[in-house]
Amino acid sequence: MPIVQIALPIPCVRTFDYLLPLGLHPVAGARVSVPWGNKQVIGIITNYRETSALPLKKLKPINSILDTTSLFSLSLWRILHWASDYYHYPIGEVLLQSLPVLLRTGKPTEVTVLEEWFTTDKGYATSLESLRRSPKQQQALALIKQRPIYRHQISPYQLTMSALRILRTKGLIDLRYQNAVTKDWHASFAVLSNALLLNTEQTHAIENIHNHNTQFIVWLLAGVTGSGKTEVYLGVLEKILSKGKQALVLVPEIGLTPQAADRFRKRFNVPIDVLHSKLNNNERLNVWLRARSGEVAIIIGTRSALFSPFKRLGIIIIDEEHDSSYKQQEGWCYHARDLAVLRAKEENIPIVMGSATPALETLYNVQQHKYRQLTLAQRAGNSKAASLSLIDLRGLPLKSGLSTLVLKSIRHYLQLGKQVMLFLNRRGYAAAVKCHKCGWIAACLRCNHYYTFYQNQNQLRCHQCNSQRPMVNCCPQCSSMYLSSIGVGTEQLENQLTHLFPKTPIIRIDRDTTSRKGALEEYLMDIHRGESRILIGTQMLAKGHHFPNVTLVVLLNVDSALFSADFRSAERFAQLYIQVSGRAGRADTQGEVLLQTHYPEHPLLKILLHKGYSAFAQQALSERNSVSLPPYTHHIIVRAEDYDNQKAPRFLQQIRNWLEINHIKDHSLWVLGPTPALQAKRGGRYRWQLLLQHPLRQSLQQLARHLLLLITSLPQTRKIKWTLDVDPIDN
DNA sequence: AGCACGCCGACT
DNA sequence: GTCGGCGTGCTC
Repeated sequence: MPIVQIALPIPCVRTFDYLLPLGLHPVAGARVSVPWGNKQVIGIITNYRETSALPLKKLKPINSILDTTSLFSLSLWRILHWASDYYHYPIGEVLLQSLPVLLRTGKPTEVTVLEEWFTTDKGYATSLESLRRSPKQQQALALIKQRPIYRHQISPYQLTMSALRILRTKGLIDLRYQNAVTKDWHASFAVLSNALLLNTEQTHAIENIHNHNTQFIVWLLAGVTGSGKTEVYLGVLEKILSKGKQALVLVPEIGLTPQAADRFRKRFNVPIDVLHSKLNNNERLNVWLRARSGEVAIIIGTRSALFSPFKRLGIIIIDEEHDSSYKQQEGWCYHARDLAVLRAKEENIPIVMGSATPALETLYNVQQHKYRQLTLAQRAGNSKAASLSLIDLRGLPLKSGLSTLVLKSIRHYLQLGKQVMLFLNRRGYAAAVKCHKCGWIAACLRCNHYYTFYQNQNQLRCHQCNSQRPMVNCCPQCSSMYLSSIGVGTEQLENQLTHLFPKTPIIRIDRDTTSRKGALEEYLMDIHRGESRILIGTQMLAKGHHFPNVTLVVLLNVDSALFSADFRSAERFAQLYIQVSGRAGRADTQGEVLLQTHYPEHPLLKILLHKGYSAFAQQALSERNSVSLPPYTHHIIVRAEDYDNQKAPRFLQQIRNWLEINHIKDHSLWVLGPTPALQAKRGGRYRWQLLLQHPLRQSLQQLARHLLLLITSLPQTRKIKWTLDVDPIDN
């Protein structure tokens, strides 16, 4: 009797054997519906064989096979199996998590009938001006007049069904259904707008990549801010698309995907889909299907877009490759950048990783000759690099965290009609509230985390669990009314600047002011129009935005980044600094960057400022080497959470004891912990971790496999929540 | 992960 | 006497 092995989405590494009823044709990679306990679940066929290790009468027959072909290309199949092994995550979970939710729940993959909205004759005859009172409809009609749009494009274009319905009842647009005949975009491929004039570095980069078009090579495109990396991407894409091959563009989790897509759409007349967290399940499935049929030419998406089933993938581009959002932080802790390299290898295609501030791991791989570096050192146009100065805060009086020197500069640039940008990595009014008399500090009991004070709402908020409560009037410990705040946040900065520059429009961009949908986009538009003159923001403001009129950039609290428990914080600070200083003085004027610090002599700060990022990176790498930190060694973290602050550390201690008994001879193994996690308490759970470090990846992997067996056999495991993080990025 | 089974305390 | 607490073990 034939047996099929099925991977099921349960936290169990094994696969399960089922009987194959006559007349069913198994294909590895197809979905099946199988009985599981007393219900039905969807699984994936991984294998087909004649015998089972279990007695036949213990096996149940599968219910049905949902697909006639595999849902996974050979390369994806191999990558996902590799990832399951490398990240020590169950194969069933990996396979199913890589699929759109609707496929996970059993929806058929038959290409659905496409809903297409198009403009009627009456619609063409109607002027947009006549819809001036209903902007949503106006926007929709304007778009659909240019080209018909499909259902899955509605939300990426920020249209609403209600607007479309009204336009339809007005007879201006209509809906038609099409059987999805795969449209051949290749035949009509055209470049719509001319490339900007390329400099020699850009041309050189494009040619290099182009000359090795059909083989696996990892390119690091190290381009200083403003050097025109996107132009290189476009140049490379043109050659790939003209051969009829598809492209995958990965971007970090920023609300900027539409803007990126626009730039690509303006250049090429090919179908381009975006894939990000705001899409609904139907839209996701549609993009998946269009990738598989070859109907879409380019997919621009975040982390999980990596698993799109391209029919003929020609290239992978990873923008801002150093960005930490490529690493999944929970459950299956994969790194999309690393898996993308693997995918390119399996597909035998080039992969281009772009960044102004490459990750140290990536630079290390260049040193090891695994990756090839292309450098764009020139800034496009004539823009000059910003000038920078450190402001030594020692002994200086501060107004809400601002030194008088900074205030003077702000005034100067405002008078010149420029925009000014201030970075402060802390939202809210004040970092904490304390009692001046007895020293009590307001803290969230759930998280053991200081409350941030919000003056505008007169509230205390916990940034870890998002809980909030009214501000207290007096100290609950000593009843003193003398409460004072510690640490300046963006809200306070805004208040202070409003007070100091009453006639200057100020805009604040952080998670609090941009939580409303579309708010960030509105604010960015506002900044571009030049209406706001002082821009205050957290890192959010730094990510990928270009503001040509910003001439002064101020980093207000540099010190918190220099003295952190995380060995990666200096790298992150350097990346932020380069990113924001690149924003200053884009166009014709030279920009200025000011950094406030109490430690102007800090060696990494000095090398970064005087010699630039790549010197900083070399220095940081050699420091990592001398103290045996990644990328010279490898890390795996076992994380555990409990509710009583006892079980998790005890569980980890047990693992440590086991390691000490069983791996005592391995002197290269370094075990640290159990230690409380960086966020020691979250949502009522105490979080602990155990760090394993080893110079040999192979040995560490072998050890992790043994560890997994131990963990699954320990009885305490059930009482806690645990995860294994391979190559963690936050220690 | 779910979901059963099973063995102990506080209730009508 | 039972209802339900969650500790343990299995799911092909």
